[in-house]
Amino acid sequence: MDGALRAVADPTRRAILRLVRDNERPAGEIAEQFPAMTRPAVSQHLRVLTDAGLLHTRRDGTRRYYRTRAEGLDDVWAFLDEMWASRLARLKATGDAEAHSARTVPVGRQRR
Amino acid sequence: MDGALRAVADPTRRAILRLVRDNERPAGEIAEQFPAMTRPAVSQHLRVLTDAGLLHTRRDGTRRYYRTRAEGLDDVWAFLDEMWASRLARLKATGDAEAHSARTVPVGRQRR
DNA sequence: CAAGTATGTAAGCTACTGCTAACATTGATT
DNA sequence: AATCAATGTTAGCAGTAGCTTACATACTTG
Repeated sequence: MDGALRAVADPTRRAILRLVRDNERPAGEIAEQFPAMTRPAVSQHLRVLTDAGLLHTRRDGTRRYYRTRAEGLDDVWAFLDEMWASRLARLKATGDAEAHSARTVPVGRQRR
Repeated sequence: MDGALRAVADPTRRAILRLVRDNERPAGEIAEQFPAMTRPAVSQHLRVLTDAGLLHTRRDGTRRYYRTRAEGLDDVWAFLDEMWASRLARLKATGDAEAHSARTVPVGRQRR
């Protein structure tokens, strides 16, 4: 999970994930979206994201198509759920009906 | 959000969050849980977490009690939701019934 | 008020991260 | 085969993060 969280902590990489979250794109096209930095820089970000399991790659000739791998965020979900669950538990224990911000979500769904 | 994500990207800080997620603890007691590093190091982590809005502090005499502020993770939730929603949309569009890993969660719940 | 206890802060070092510039690789095209 | 096009990789540098040691702050208690 550490890999995924560290990868996602960078704003450029989050932008990349959003960019290819539902449509795959070749590396060059992705790099074009970041005129502020060079292509190799973007390529390195792509590597970090791939290593973290957050990107799927498909090669077609000389092109490399990237697409977001949402399952790569499973551990991050788990961490958040853990935090949230305990908050819920605390609220429940206190009897505090702070329902306006309560997530109406079953706590232990199976993922993975 | 950047602050929260970067804060949470560190394993020590995640451990701290877990440690005080449902019970507040004084700084010293928190530091004791990390024999591998010095007390000031932990104190600095506490500061990062506080600045990111992930910890709540209560002062009582010479003690400083910390407790996790789950709302501080709202932006992280939002980011994950965004990623997940698009994945859901894609699955729906493809008609792919990859239900084993589908989150059975309403997509647009209100938070904040 | 003096001494003690709990904690934060500053300086300085090391290690890592993200960037650029130059080079390497691999597939396509003529 | 030679060249081109798309991409990855390496070396090196500047900036930042996390750690330790030493010091500062602030409340408490004798």
